[in-house]
Amino acid sequence: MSPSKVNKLRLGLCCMFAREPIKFRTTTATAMLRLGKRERLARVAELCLVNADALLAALGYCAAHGIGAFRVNSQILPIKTHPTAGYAVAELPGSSAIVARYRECGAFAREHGLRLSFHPDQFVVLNSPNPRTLKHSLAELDYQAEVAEWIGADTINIHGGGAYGDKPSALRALRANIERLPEQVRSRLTLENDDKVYTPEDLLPVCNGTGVPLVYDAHHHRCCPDGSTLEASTEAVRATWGRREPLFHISSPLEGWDGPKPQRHHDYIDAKDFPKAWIGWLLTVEVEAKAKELAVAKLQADLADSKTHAR
DNA sequence: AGCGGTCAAGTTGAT
DNA sequence: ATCAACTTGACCGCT
Repeated sequence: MSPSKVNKLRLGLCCMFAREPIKFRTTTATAMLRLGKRERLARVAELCLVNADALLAALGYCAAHGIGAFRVNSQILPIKTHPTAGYAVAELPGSSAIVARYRECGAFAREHGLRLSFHPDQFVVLNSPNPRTLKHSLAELDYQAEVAEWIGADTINIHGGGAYGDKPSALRALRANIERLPEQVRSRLTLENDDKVYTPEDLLPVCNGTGVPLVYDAHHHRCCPDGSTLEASTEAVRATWGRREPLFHISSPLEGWDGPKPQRHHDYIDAKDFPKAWIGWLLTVEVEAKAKELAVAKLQADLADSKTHAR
C-alpha cells in the first residue's frame, strides 16, 4: 500500500494529556455557590479564559506532532449548564475577550487543518422519558454548540441513550427529539454505538432517517455485537457521512478481550485491534486510551511500521 | 505540600 | 442494594 493512502488517515487525541503539561481547569458547583454571584462569575470567567489558553496550547501540540484531531472536554466552560450555578457567557466579566480567545483557537485549527469535536458525557440523554433530564440535555447541547461555533468544531457526538425496556420505542423517541433540535446543534450532531445498549444496526436507521452521521466505535461493537461484521458496519457507517470525513473511535481492552471487563480501556492501542479495513481511507480516528498523547504517538509509529514492513 | 473527602447530572449490568 | 463504568480524576479545605 502506498504511503499517501495511509496518510489520509488522521488520529485524534481525546480531551487531555498524560505527560505534556497542558491542563484544563474546572471547579465544582458547591464551591462556586459558596460565593456571591459577582465573585462566582469572576472566578468562572477566569477558568474559561485559562481553558482557552490551554486549548490553544493543546492545538499547538497536535499541530507539532502530526495529530490531526482533538476532542474538547465538556467542562471547558466549567459548570456552564448547572441549574443554579450555571451562567450565560454574556454575564461573565470580560466575555468578549473570552470569546475572542476561543475564536483564535478556531483560526489556529483552521490554519493547521485540525479537526475539533465534542463528546457530551453520559448525562446527555436525548431519549430520556424524564422531562428534566431531556431539558438539561438540550441545554448542554446548546452550550457545546455555542463553543463549537466559536472554534469551528464540526461534531457533537452522543450515545443513543437508554433502552427503558423497549428499544424500538426508545429509538423512535430519539429520532423525534433529534428532529426538534435547533440547527446549530443538529448540523453537528452525531450518534455513536455504545458498549451495552445500541449497536450500529440499531442506530443506522435513525441516522439514515435523520441525516445524522454515525460515529463507529470498533471497541464498543466488539463488546456489544450485532449481526454485522466490522467490515460491513464500516461500509454502512461510512455512508452516513455523505461527503463529510467520517469519525471513528478506537480503543483496546485493559485486560484483554477475555478479561473480566473487556470494555475498560487500556493505556495504549494494540495495533492488532486497529481495523485493517480503516486503513487507506480519508478518515478521523479518535484514540481512546489512557496514555493519551503517548498512545497516539505509539499508534502512529505502529501504523507507519505496518506500512513499511510488508505483511 | 500533602491528604482525604467530595463532586451536578443518567443508565445499565455486575456484584 | 450498592457500585463501577462511561472520553477523563480534579478540586477544595484541612492539616
